[in-house]
Amino acid sequence: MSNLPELEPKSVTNPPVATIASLAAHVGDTVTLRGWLYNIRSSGKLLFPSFRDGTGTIQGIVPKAAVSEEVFERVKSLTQESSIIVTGRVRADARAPSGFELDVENLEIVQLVPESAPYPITPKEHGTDFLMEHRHLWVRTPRQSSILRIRATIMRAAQEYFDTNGFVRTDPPILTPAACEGTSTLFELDYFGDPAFLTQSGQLYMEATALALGKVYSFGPTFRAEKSKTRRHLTEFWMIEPEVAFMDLEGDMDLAEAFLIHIVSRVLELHRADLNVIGRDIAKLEAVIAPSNQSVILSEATAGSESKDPDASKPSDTAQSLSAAKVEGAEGASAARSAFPRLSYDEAHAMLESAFKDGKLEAPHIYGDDLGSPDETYLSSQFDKPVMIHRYPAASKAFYMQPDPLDPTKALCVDVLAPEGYGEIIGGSQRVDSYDLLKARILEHGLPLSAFEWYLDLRRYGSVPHSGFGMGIERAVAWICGLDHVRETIPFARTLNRIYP
RNA sequence: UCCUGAGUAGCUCAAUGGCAGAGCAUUCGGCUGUUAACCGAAGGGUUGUAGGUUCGAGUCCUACCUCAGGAGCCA
Repeated sequence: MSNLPELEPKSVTNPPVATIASLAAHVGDTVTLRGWLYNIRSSGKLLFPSFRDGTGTIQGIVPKAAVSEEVFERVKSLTQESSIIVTGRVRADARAPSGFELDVENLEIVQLVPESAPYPITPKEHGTDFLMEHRHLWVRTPRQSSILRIRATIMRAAQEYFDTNGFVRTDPPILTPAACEGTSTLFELDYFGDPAFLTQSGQLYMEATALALGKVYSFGPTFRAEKSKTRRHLTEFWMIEPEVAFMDLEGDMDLAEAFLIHIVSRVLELHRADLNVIGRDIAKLEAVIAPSNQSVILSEATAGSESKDPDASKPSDTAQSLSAAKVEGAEGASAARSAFPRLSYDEAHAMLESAFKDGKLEAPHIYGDDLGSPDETYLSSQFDKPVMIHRYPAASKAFYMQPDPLDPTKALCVDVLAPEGYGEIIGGSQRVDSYDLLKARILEHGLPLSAFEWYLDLRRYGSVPHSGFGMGIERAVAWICGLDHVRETIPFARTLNRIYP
């Protein structure tokens, strides 16, 4: 803005003496904070301005008798979200919301929000449409800031897990010549006269780099143009996708489990305060990483269905021969093993059948169909850890998934459903490694062979069994933070009806 | 794409077919421990848009627009 006041040079060049998050270590000290006015209350000759600086909030106190008339009037004139530089002494005080209070000695206004056009987001309630329209300001509120801090840790922990376990990050292109899976609706754009698309998954490219480097992962934005309008969908979202050569489906599941445990552990380690700000039930997250003998199976149906089809969860012959690779792929898994429940599709179907009979589901699950959202919600609500559903009917799954050698009508795939009804956060599979089968699958799905010649090359030259998965960051953040909508998990959500701001 | 619901003050919401209302925000006044402070006063409206029914429409009818969350699909 053009009406910014001149700053004292020292204010610009001196770093803040303290951040609000670090004030516990500065009790008794006089410090300088740089930030914004969050809210102000007054009681006659006493002012209670609350400041925020991005790391937290603290209540200041300004008795009229304690400061100059000029400073008192300046603080009194402050409007919500005016930017300030404030100096004062830190004092522990049980009456303050955070337990600490700042005895204000001096305050400089950097920019005063005009009274004629006050800050639109008040400390009172607002509707989601209004808040999304003001997302650029909404991110300033303590709750939204806490969510974004946790998101950053989840992203860092996810990369950290792969970086410290021998994976090489190889990011696939975002502009692609054709649909990766041939199923989703993609955003189309003009590429110098030719059609091109924004990527919906880097997986096919990750298979190429996995066969070059062994263990790889990618991390970046993906795009889906489907007209999905639910609390679980964004049109632009971030996905992290590992891919490992010589790893089978069982190894893939071990990897996903160790990966999730690492992420949840990091959040619990670093973000107790933020989780409290957003009101998350921390015990639910602790249950996820608790040792398996403390895992609670909430449903009788599970115990019953596990004995029905013992073969379904047995590793295939291929898997057994690859057991060394499986351990290699999921290093660290055994150290932090919490044993997420694993159900075959058949076992899950049995659970859904009995749930429907007991009136816990409105619609019956039809054997052979993919799981619907209500089905997933029911299944995940039966466990206090993420649940893995594996070996779905091949007909309902993508063309590149390896058939189960014990039952070729099933695909060697896995969906990980987050607890508390948060739905699918991970989808993975062992990939078809036979040239002939892959070619047949591409043709069966009506996909243009020419676009997949490079992908078929991966089976012509040194094909090996390999597996991987993709985790949607925003769904993981929504689950870990206990949010009811993914739009709060990303700084600027892109949804079916919103591309502003 | 389908189903359901909602659009009234800057914000959150009221208003049997019969005078357009409240709280918060803003402005003014009061208060030396406030906790989304409180108390008093003031300003603030083309009821999403276009038609229709009616003596009279925020309210009923039709179409459209915008948004929401559910299905499908997915992470």
